[in-house]
Amino acid sequence: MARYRVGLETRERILAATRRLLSESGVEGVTLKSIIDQANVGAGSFYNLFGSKEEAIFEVVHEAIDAVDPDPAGQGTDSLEDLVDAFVTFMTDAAPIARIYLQLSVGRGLTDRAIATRVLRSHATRKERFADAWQRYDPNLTEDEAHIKAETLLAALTGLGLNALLDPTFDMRTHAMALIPREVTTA
Amino acid sequence: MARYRVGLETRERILAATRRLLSESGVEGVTLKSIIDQANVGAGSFYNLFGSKEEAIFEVVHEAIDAVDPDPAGQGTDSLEDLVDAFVTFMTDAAPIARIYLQLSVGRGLTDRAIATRVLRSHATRKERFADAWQRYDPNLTEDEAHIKAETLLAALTGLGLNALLDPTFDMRTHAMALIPREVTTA
DNA sequence: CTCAATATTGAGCGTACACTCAATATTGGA
DNA sequence: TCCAATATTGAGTGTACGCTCAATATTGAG
Repeated sequence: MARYRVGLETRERILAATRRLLSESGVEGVTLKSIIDQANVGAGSFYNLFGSKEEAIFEVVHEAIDAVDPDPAGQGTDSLEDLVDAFVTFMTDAAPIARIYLQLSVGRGLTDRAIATRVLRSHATRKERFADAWQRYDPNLTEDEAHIKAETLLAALTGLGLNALLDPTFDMRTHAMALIPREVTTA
Repeated sequence: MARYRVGLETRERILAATRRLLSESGVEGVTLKSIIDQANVGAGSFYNLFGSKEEAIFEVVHEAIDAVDPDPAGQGTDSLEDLVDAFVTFMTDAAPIARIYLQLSVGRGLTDRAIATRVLRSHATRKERFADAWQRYDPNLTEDEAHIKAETLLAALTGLGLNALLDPTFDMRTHAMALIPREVTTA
């Protein structure tokens, strides 16, 4: 829709405003008025660039779901520690996006199948990554064992992340690192 | 407010309707109309019994937060397995309430300090219970170690519970039980 | 510089929402 | 049985919402 430079800039201002509001007020708390006020834009301008309020929210929301993936560039070489570290960093440093991700996957995912499916898909990818890392960590593990361990580790990380977002004084990194076994059972 | 039998019954019908709608549509998806339609009650009747829509929702919501506490009767005698088992049962058997609890603690807790505080308080109580059980399980643990282990276990359970609600085919019990160490290090 | 394409504005529209109230019916203690 | 207290109804109110549109301004390729 946007072809001129000013249009693209306005689009970015709107998305930035939406991002900020989503993390502060939650998906249902964001109104069109709050977005266009925050972005300093008229209602008509908004609808020149987006088809609906939902469209802008979905754009930010999908960006949040994708952002959880720790180090998308790394391909099968990350250690367990790297992956856990990336997850913790995402939760603590990218708190606004992490908030959106959790609100979404839980708040909406539980009542909206489309969102649930999308969340589960990105979750499955992440699980594979963790399972691979776990097998590299301990080659004795069967594939099944590695998957169960990966699933459990990810669940724990999600739970700890939730804690961290609810309670800013919570030391997520220490707890998260305690999840990784200290000695490797070498064959 | 309600003094006569019919009034008390209507109150119960309204709360039942609210409970069901909350688990299906989420906190923000519940409208006054949906409640009074589901409860078969006029709007005026609703306001004769509740001060506001929020009041009815809060009543159900607090009931949900309290319900997570596994076996509130047991006092310092439950084993780790008992506690984990109770948590899993809550998540799988009481799915509607569990849905409300998670939606709330995450969806709302992240943007509403009052809810966050309440959730964290009930979480702290639960953590104590798990830490005690862990020290009974392995007397070698220091109090600090037990607390960290309790926190991590609870986080993992929460994460697994989320999985279970998002994906009905997920076998939560197996994953949850795998979190409990199989051998006790006796002194 | 010209001008068609794009961008911006804000008053206003329809709708759905939470909530009120005056009229009427029901309850249950005395 | 009587009747004050309580319960029920639903049309109606004000408000906030997402969104439209006609008028006007700005952009940038040729």
